[in-house]
Amino acid sequence: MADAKLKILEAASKLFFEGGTQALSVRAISKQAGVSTIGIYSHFDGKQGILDALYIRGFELVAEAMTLEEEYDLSSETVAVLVRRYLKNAIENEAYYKLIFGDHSAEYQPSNEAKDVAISAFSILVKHVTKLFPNNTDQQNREIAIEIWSITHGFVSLRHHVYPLLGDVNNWEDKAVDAAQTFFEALVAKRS
Amino acid sequence: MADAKLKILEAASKLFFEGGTQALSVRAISKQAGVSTIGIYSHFDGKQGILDALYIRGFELVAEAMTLEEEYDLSSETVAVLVRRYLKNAIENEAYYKLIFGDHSAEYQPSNEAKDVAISAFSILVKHVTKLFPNNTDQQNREIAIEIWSITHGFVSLRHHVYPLLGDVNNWEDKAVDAAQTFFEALVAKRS
DNA sequence: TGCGACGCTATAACACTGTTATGTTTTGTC
DNA sequence: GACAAAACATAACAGTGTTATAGCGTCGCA
Repeated sequence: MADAKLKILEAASKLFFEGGTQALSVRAISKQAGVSTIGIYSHFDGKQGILDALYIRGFELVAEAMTLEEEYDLSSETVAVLVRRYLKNAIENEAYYKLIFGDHSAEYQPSNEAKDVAISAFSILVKHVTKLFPNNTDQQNREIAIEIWSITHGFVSLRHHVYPLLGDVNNWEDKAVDAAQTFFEALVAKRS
Repeated sequence: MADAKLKILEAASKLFFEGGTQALSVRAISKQAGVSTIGIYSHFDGKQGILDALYIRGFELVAEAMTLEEEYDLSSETVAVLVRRYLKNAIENEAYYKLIFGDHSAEYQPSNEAKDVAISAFSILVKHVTKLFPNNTDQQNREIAIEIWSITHGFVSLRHHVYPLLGDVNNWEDKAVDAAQTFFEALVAKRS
């Protein structure tokens, strides 16, 4: 990678991690990188390209969180592990998470490359579900994966957007894990 | 309400409904309203106030969707009715929904008045749960309400941010309702 | 080796944004 | 009617992402 391109990406990542999208003006990025703004256009297709690189990284982080290295059977306990890792990523990498699930349509649309990375991350989740339901169609297991994702992401999103309004809710992580496990067990029972 | 204030609010609502937050520049609003931009500052505390009024309206719409006029027992069927109404509101009033759950922290923070409206909307949901679990503490029922909200909102949020990446998923509404009912029934069983 | 094309770069300019400043007009109260 | 406050039109400001312009360096080809 060209030196300037790397500098720009590192500068953008640093600013983004610390201050979210609002910290990402092209002037701030170029200043932090020690280059002029034009590099953002020649190397990254403008701010759109910067956001795309970060969006891709956000989904890569999700994929990493969802990847289990050890052999496993999908059980309620495994679901707990996966959900905890998902939640941990969502909190530690909040800016990335908010980029994926925020409303940036005015300034950013994911590229095809970004869409591929998102699909790849999702397929990790589907693979987990398929281990438990090997006789399901791919579509059926995708739907189950979406359901688990929905409840987990719902907890994260409410934490971002609703908890600040309602006041402190204790043991958020344990509650989210418990809810996801309850739901998972109900899904399993329903298909047995 | 002053004539200009009403004109501005109507103009903003129209632009917002049609084009989301990106359609809401102060110049576009004032042009649509037939006044100059200064009215947005004198009547609404700037764009912040416009967004606040719309955010409040967004939660009012949620509250309306969650309000049941008839006497009811909270059952799985009632959950289905509530979830369908929630989903319908989320789709028909997408801009409002995205304002509540989008990442606008750079340009908008909810006022205390807005927070009160949000809390009031949430309490409607808590009241439904309390009908089923009258012996729970308020905190316990709030947590159950959060859980139902999480899975429902999760489906909406994934529809907004993930479905465009994954391709068409059929019968989204029925799947969301089914998932919410499954989860609700599991919650009920767990507390019986 | 020289020339032209290409890519990268610094800088300025552009059109837009929300907000503030300035001066004028309107409204309300005494 | 006088005065103060509020509302208002307009211009200016500081910031945004992007494009335009000019210049430099490198590479490939004749």
